[in-house]
Amino acid sequence: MIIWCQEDISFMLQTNLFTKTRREAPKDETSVNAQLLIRGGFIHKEMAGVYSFLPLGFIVLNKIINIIREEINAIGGQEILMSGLQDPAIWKASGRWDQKVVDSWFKTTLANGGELGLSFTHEEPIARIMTNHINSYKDLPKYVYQFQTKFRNEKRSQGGLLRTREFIMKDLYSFSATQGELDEFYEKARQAYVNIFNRIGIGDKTYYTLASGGVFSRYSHEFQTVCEVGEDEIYIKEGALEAVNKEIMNDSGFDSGETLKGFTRISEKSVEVGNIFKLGTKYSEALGLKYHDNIGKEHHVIMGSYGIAPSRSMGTVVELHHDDQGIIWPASIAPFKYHILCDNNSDEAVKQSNDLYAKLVADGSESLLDDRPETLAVKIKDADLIGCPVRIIVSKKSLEAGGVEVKGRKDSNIKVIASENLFNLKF
RNA sequence: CGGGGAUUGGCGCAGUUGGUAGCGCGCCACGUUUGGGACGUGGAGGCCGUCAGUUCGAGCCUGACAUCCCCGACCA
Repeated sequence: MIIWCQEDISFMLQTNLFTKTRREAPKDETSVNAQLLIRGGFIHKEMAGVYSFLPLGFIVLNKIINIIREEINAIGGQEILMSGLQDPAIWKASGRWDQKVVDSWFKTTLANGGELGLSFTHEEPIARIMTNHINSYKDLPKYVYQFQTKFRNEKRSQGGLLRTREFIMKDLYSFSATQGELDEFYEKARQAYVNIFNRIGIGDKTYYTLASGGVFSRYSHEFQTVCEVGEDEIYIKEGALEAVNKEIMNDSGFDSGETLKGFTRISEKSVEVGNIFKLGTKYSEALGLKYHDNIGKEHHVIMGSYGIAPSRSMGTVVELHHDDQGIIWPASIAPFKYHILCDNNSDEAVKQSNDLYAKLVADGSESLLDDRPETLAVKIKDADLIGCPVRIIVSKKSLEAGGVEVKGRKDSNIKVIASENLFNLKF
């Protein structure tokens, strides 16, 4: 199992990058995110609902992961890595091993014939782990999370990275002594999620959404990003990033008259990018996770669970941030900040672009130098497709005009500046 | 899981009434080009998803299976 920590990659020569862009997307991809990510060389499709991450894609994925990591650490999360192979015994204890209860398990067998599960989610494993480490109210609260591959046997995968059979999930679990403690952390987690979605560039379209709690609880909250290709439908509150999921509108116990006050009757398609649950004591009861209070009385630990799929979030970002030329990465998660395009027909441009690249590298500015022996036209097309925030062209023409040509990916205006002034520009 | 569509070089596609496969992109070589995916010439690359039939002969006909896509259902 991979540990999701990548050394920061801050610079690269494009001649060293093994991936190639392509003009046309494979015909079996219809979603914008998969088409652009494959054309740009970010991901490779292995089979339906299964993607590998190539260098550019892995850099972006890790940037998203690192943003999540920072925000979860900031609210007290401790990172761990649980196993991908799972023991059926604990799932039988909670009642979730049965195919009739959870029908999207990938299960396999041991050489001796015993059964195993492939990591589906981790409430049961973490609850069991914590039985060895939580005994007293003094041990609470605790917050534990991981980035891990999840396998789900979806009947139909679709939407590129939006619904896959194998994906990377950040799952956070909280362990509290009291409901009040859980409520307090739930609110902190909510704020952390808001920060995360703001930082990766989808915050303004992401709604805190009341949703079904499934088997966990009556209700939960989802973070739903409004997006055409979304599978969910939500009703939005005017002037606020709050919504109600359509799935609970028909819930017989749902008081639509009261709770829906202020929510529009018009639904929007949306992608679920995060979900937070108050689990209560369901899993601590099943796995025997208990603590003693200050008078020695035994109680079940109160749990919460909080998920974000970085890979799905990456797909959602592309759905929201692209034009007909390619991806427009938010600066926070772009593979590189500067994409320097060198005009190989001019020896002076080659020299100057190498100098500029060296300066940016020394400065710690993330830079990709397109040093391939291609025409500028090709490089410009590829730069638009790959979508780094700032494009810098060093050519005979730009040098004659007094320096290098600078253009923001999402801007239409182009400036020519002396390359030493680049550091003064804000993007 | 129901319904529909598809499967032919790395990618996108064509392939007539059955006669042993072609185009564009990409790739290699040379030359000319050089600011929004250039052009010419010459090359390399394919058991036509799999298996089984029909036939003298199957990319093409028949059957089964697999995979992929879409619509729907489902999505702790």
